[in-house]
Amino acid sequence: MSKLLTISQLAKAADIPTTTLRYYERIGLVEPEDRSYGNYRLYGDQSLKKLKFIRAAQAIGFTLEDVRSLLADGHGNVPTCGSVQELIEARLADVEDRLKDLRHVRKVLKSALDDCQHQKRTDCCHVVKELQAK
Amino acid sequence: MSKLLTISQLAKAADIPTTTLRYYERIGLVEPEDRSYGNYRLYGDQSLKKLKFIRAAQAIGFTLEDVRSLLADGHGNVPTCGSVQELIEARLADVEDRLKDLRHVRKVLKSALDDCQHQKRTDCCHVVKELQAK
DNA sequence: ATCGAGGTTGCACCTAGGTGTAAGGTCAAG
DNA sequence: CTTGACCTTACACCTAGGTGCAACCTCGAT
Repeated sequence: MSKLLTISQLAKAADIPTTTLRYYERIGLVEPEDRSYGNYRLYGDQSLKKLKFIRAAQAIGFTLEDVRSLLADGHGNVPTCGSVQELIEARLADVEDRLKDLRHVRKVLKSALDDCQHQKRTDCCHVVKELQAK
Repeated sequence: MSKLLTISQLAKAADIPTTTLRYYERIGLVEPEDRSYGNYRLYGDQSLKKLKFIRAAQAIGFTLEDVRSLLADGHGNVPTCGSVQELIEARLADVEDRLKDLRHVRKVLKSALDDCQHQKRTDCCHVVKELQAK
């Protein structure tokens, strides 16, 4: 059995501010294992794992609400593959949409930049006038 | 000279809620031309153009703050091409970064989905266990 | 004259994911 | 036993781009 961590030890290990850890507790996402006699939060090892999981999931675009669905419910029940699959598919669809939008935006910006580069830097900007004419 | 529009006429023409128009006034982005004797906002034609410009700029990823820089300052001074070019380049760099991130995210999600599809829908999800092990 | 639609103001509230602050309690070292 | 680092709580505040509400005013039609 591994020893329990105080909030700052956990914060350091997970590279997440203590304020954020308290926030995660507030929203019911990561609860301390126990409290010390002085009422300090004491976290177990699985809290660290959970935090790393959270950061990994956030990095690929899941919200904290998604993370909540992805995590075991505290009774050892891990979500089924079916439910997770739906979540992944939804997120993947979001990503595809966003990619499509961004490619369009890139095209528009590039052509605006191209226009812009045919003028003197001190000119009244033609690109702006174009946009305003729409 | 064209006639002035009330807030709801402008809202309808630009397809933007009146509440949003008042918000734009509050942040100093779109001011009414004048007020009626009953203190109603009266907007000119260029307000409509401005709103269309705002929507177009938002659609390609500019913030309202960016829009503020892109708009003439009210004394007829349109920003120079140099300053606009900088803004476009910055936004383009953001877009490229975001595209790179999203392509990575898509890769990770696709491989997770692939893993997931090799399990029964009712299984305890392997993908989640993998993420938790990180 | 009155009615309803639409206008005015100020102020609070919303999401998401936190950050900042004040007032106080705890712990270990010297 | 005091000092200073660390912890506790509750509550307010932040961004960005708005939305909602209450209380009151104005306008045009009947």
